[in-house]
Amino acid sequence: MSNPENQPAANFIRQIVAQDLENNKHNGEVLTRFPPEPNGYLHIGHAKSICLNFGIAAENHGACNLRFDDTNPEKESVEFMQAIERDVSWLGFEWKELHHSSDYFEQLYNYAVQLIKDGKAYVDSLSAEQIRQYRGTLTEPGKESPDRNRSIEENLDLFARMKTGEFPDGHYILRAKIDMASSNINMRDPALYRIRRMHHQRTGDDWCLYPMYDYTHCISDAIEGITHSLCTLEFEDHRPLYDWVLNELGTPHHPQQIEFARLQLEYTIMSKRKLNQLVTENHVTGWDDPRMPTIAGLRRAGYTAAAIRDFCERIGITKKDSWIEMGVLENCIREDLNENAPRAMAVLEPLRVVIENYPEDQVEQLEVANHPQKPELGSRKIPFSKVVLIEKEDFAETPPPKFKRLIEGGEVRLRGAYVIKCEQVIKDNQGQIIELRCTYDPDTLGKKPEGRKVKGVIHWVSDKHALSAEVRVYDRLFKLPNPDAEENFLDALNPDSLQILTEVKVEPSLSEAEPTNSYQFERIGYFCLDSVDNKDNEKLVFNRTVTLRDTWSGKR
RNA sequence: UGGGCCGUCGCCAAGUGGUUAAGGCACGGGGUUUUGAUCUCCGCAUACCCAGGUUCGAAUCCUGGCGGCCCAGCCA
Repeated sequence: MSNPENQPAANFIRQIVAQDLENNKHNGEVLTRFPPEPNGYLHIGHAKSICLNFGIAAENHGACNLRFDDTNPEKESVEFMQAIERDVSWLGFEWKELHHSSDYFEQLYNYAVQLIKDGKAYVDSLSAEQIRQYRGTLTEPGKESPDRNRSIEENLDLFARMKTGEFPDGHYILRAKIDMASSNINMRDPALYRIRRMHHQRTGDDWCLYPMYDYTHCISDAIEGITHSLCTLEFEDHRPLYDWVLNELGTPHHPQQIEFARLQLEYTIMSKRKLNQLVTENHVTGWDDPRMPTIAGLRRAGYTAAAIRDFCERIGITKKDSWIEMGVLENCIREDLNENAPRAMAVLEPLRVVIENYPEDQVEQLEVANHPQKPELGSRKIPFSKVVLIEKEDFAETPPPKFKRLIEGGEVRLRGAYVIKCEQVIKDNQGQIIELRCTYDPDTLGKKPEGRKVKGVIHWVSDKHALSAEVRVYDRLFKLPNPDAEENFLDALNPDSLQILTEVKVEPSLSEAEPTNSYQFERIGYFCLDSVDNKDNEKLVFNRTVTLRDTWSGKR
């Protein structure tokens, strides 16, 4: 996209990696991983992490693994795993190895046994409620559990029986023995294993004992030989625990966890729980609804992988909480599509124009370039005839200042065709404008009119040749920049986030459009043929990806 | 309030003791244009949260404030 020849911008993680490489810290290797929990679809925030992890690896001749962090089967599913693989691939990245935390359940268990033998973990019979009370508060130290000094033999025995399913859910947990007085609450004997009788999408009913994230993640990283474990800021306080587990276990690899700020985008939300709620409560049509900030939603809206990658590069990587304006994302797709999308003409809200001095049955096939700056994209023929359709808003009875479209008695250029003049306005009984009677200047095809200047250029389609289409005009899903700040984020939903236009007429060449193809509808914006609702090819359905930049409407 | 992290233009973001404090987005203005698009040119932080200090020299180092985010799941 922008400045492809430029060096990628410096950021603190690239610097750390470069330094490690210089010091030969991990034998000069870089192995990262992208570790989503398969409990939802990937969103633009994940794209930031994906681009970072795969990008850092690629820049340093390294590799990146995809790992499903599937330690809590309650919210996870195979559908989500498949969607995640599809989205990462679509973004243009190839993982070196595909893993699941669940692949390591056996090893994880054995490591836990080792921890117990070393006197570093114990089986606790305190209830969840009691554990909370014993944990202390932000300002007060916690109390040690009565079970904390259970003998190693007894811990071993109990832990083995936890595994074989001898105890009910929640009866015991395995805890790390660290420091109940630590100022870091994560170090106050954190839970390592809980008993939960849940069917796991991969291991079935093999286990009733599931490891916690903090225990699983560091070991999984170590097993895979990850060099740099990149995660978001909220895990900063977990790093001491990450390091504690690996140090106690003495694993052959000890990855370095580095935290960066997660993406916050205005006018949307990034919480998987809330995104899931939008889907299940039908506020949107699905995870791939074009208004969703998911990769699948953006893709269906017409965003390209290149534009999303460009966005991730532009926003940078820091440890600072920041809010990115929607305009940054929109600008990325505009830049891509301006460069690559062929142009076409579509009239969203048609107004009939009869050209009185044009021969009744004449049809001209006008040659029009597919891209004004790129002749290599070729051209197409557009039929012109006596009755054409223009955009309602391109005619004004009482024009605002600086209006340069069609007015009564005025002239305007029909893009790629002739200059026409409005002679008469026809209205119905209600006073609604239903038709314009115009004349055309036959001497203005491909040349400027003589003796006068015509400033305006408007798009059009030939009435009898045009194809009918449906256009879905999407707007931001939320009307507030930070829906999460609301008591109920649903209150911030934008009631006008989808407008369905059914009277749309498009030029006939669009009959060849394929699902996902993007076009610039001249003077309006970028649109793509919907990938879901065009299966049968019965009706053309276009999604608006983004408008064109518009310096006019802002001044009106 | 304990701990961790963060504070450079409206929004991002480079900068790591000596630079006129990069760049992008946004914004304002000129030019080109058969898209009010694109493209192009110009403008846009004497200033780096504040206050002291160290230094010939500080956004960068020190001290003290102020402001923001995260942590008390048997979620990740």
